[in-house]
Amino acid sequence: MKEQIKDKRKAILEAALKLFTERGFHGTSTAQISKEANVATGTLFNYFPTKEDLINSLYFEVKGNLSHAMGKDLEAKGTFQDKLKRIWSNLIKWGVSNQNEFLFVGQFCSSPYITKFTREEVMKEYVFLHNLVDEGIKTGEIRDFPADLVIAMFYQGSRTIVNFILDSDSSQDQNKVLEDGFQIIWRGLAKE
Amino acid sequence: MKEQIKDKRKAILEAALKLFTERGFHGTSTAQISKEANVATGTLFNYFPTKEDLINSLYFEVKGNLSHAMGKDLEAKGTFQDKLKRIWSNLIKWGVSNQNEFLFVGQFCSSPYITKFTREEVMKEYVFLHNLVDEGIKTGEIRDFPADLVIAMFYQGSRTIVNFILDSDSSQDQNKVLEDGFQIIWRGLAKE
DNA sequence: AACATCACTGACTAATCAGTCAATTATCGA
DNA sequence: TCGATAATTGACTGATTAGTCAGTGATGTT
Repeated sequence: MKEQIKDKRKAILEAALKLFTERGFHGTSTAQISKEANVATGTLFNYFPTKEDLINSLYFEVKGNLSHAMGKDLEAKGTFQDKLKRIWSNLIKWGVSNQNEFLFVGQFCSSPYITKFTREEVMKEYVFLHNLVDEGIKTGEIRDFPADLVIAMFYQGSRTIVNFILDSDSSQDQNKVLEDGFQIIWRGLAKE
Repeated sequence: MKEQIKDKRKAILEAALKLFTERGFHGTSTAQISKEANVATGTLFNYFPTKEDLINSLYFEVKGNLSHAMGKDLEAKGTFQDKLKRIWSNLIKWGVSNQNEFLFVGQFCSSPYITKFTREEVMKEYVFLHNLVDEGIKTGEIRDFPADLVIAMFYQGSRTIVNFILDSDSSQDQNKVLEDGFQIIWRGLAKE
């Protein structure tokens, strides 16, 4: 028979993602993950020497997806506001259509797993956002706040919008909420 | 000997709060909590029939503290902006000086423990904020956004500021950050 | 002092945990 | 086709888990 590509590792990560968002890190046993992934318990430990290792691997993987999605379609042309809006939109659309990943990041970041160091380290991965904000402050398009503060408000603002959408009845217009949210953040940050 | 007031229940809740923020919910065993509280394991289960019960009790207790702190010094006089600023300031100062409670709420809210229903239920507890925002929208002082969205952005914005302060070197001026944050949110929400 | 009440104790249990490893199976070059 | 290597398996282990319960000791009332 034609073998499906052997990707037990991926299956394990996917199972873990699903169960972690449903039951938390410690609430999910390695046995449950293995079962969900249709894999023996031993196989899990071939790929990830410890459970903690699995959690961290998953986190870095998901963060990679997130920061990749964030920078999509960020061509050079367009006003500063356009570019910021593009990132805003990218973040929110990624969160809405990758619900488990989105929730997992939130869970991980407010859990004791993550140290201040790790959090800062990962923030540095958001190159697009960092560069753009620095530029915006330099050119005076963003008012004179600490860059870190601007980034935090922007990033957490987009998370708030995703959560808002996920909690809403699906009847709500997601695009309207995305726009409203950006209006709030943009007017809050922009000069004028 | 003069007996200290017997308050094993309180001791248990305090121990749980400390350990939960250090090690997470599932990462903390009932045995560890009992030990930290200088209490027998059986005693814990006298007060809280299950571990989950303990977690929920702690959550409601802490939430009570938070919403009480939020409404402090909210006398009738003062402009609309003053009142909103008062709440903003109350939230942030509570978070900064009650770090464990603050982190616990964050952890709980992004954990699978909390259901959408519970989250909405608890949001309704924020009477002050709800009333004020409704009023501000009615009088036109806040632009025409859905009230829930305004509340979410405001509340999460204040959390972002607390996290920012907690992660900063203590050299940073906390009041400056609190002010900057309010500027961002206020300009984002206010008409004109 | 005698009794009743009840918060409290901690040894105990059945279940479950992360992680191991000897045995089995799949893969692939020659 | 054969042998070597690597991937996979699941029964197993010692440690730990949430929760139990028979018993102890402190308290208050008469």
